[in-house]
Amino acid sequence: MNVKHNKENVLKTGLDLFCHKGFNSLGIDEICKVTGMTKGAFYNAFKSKEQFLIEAILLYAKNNVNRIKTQLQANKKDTAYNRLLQFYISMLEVQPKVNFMGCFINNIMSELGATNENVGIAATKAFDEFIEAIEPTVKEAQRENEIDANINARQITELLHSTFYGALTRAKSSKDHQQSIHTMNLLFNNLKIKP
Amino acid sequence: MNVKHNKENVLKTGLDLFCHKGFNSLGIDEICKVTGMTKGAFYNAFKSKEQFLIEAILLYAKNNVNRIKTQLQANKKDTAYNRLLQFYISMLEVQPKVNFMGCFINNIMSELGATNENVGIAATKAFDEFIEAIEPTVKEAQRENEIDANINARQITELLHSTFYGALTRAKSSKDHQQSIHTMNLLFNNLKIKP
DNA sequence: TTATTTGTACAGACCGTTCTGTTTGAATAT
DNA sequence: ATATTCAAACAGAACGGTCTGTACAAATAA
Repeated sequence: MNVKHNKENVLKTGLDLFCHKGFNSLGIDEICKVTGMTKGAFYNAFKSKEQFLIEAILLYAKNNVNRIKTQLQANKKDTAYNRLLQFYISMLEVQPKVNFMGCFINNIMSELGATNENVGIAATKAFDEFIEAIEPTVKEAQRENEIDANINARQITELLHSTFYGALTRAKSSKDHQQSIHTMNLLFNNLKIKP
Repeated sequence: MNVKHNKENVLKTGLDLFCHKGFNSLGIDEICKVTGMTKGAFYNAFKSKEQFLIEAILLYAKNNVNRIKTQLQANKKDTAYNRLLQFYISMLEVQPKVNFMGCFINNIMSELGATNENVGIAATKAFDEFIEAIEPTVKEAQRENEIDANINARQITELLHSTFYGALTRAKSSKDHQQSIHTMNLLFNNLKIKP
């Protein structure tokens, strides 16, 4: 009996699997098994495994850009600087609960960024979207005089996010997110204008 | 006809292949082909592909700890701060020439750190050794009053190296090392004590 | 001789993809 | 209203290839 499949739901499930296992360690068979699809259905809906990955990247980017904006706009009673700090710390704090899967974009950049051009482009675009979603709050912190307004906001955001990715990768391997939290705190402390 | 193989040379070649292709994308057949080994010889010398990887990690760690110490001790006429900065910038500048392969330890942490315990431990150990090799020069920069001596030197080193890894991964995917160089420069600038 | 190392064929699991044929439901014709 | 057509979606076996790891005989070393 044929089953009607919701492409977005399938993508969501596949994305979750990719997040935890990476690209090469996840087979189409497993995607099909978990989603309840057959290979016929899978290859009718997606051109290839690579294309499936790219669509998963787009979905991940969209979802997280929204999440980032929402989270950074919440707690408006707090300063922009504190919201930014809390934003990064909370993502590190959740790692033990998600088996240190890290950030999908960082994982994919590392695994395929240099060897697969299409994937590299998609992942870089997602990264840029994150930067653009975070940057306004950095600007806000500059207006609130907690971060030096003489430094380009985008460059500061690049620094924050790159450090976050490096710290994430370190946490992943050492299964220790506390060190990474210290690292992010130290960076934020250093960026803060001393009264 | 049997060929006597030098284990260290084989490891060195395999390490180079791992650096460019990662773990899952590199097969034993290719290692054998490039080194001139046969499978029998390979599995006589190494227990498994995983064990081969771990030995490669140990070799990489050893070689690079030495390289780091040498490089950071060179140009003693320059300040410790400048030597540190130049150390990181030079590793970023070389990326286009090595197909943005990044740092083997960072790559392995990202690909296998969370899912393979033995590999995670080995990679974390290598990371720690790098930190320990760099830290003395950070301390030196503190003594030379270019970096705030009130901050724990090891934590500063963790920050430097995590940011470097994040920036490396970003460069890998975007094939743009200039942005990563800006990021490292910004971090160093921020850590520098203003006169 | 005996122990160790190497070469090669092979096992067997798994990979992404393609194949043929079936089911389905909506559009069209009667 | 009912019958026919048709394209899209699905099922799942099968394909060619790759993977790590093993078996075992031949070659070499002791």
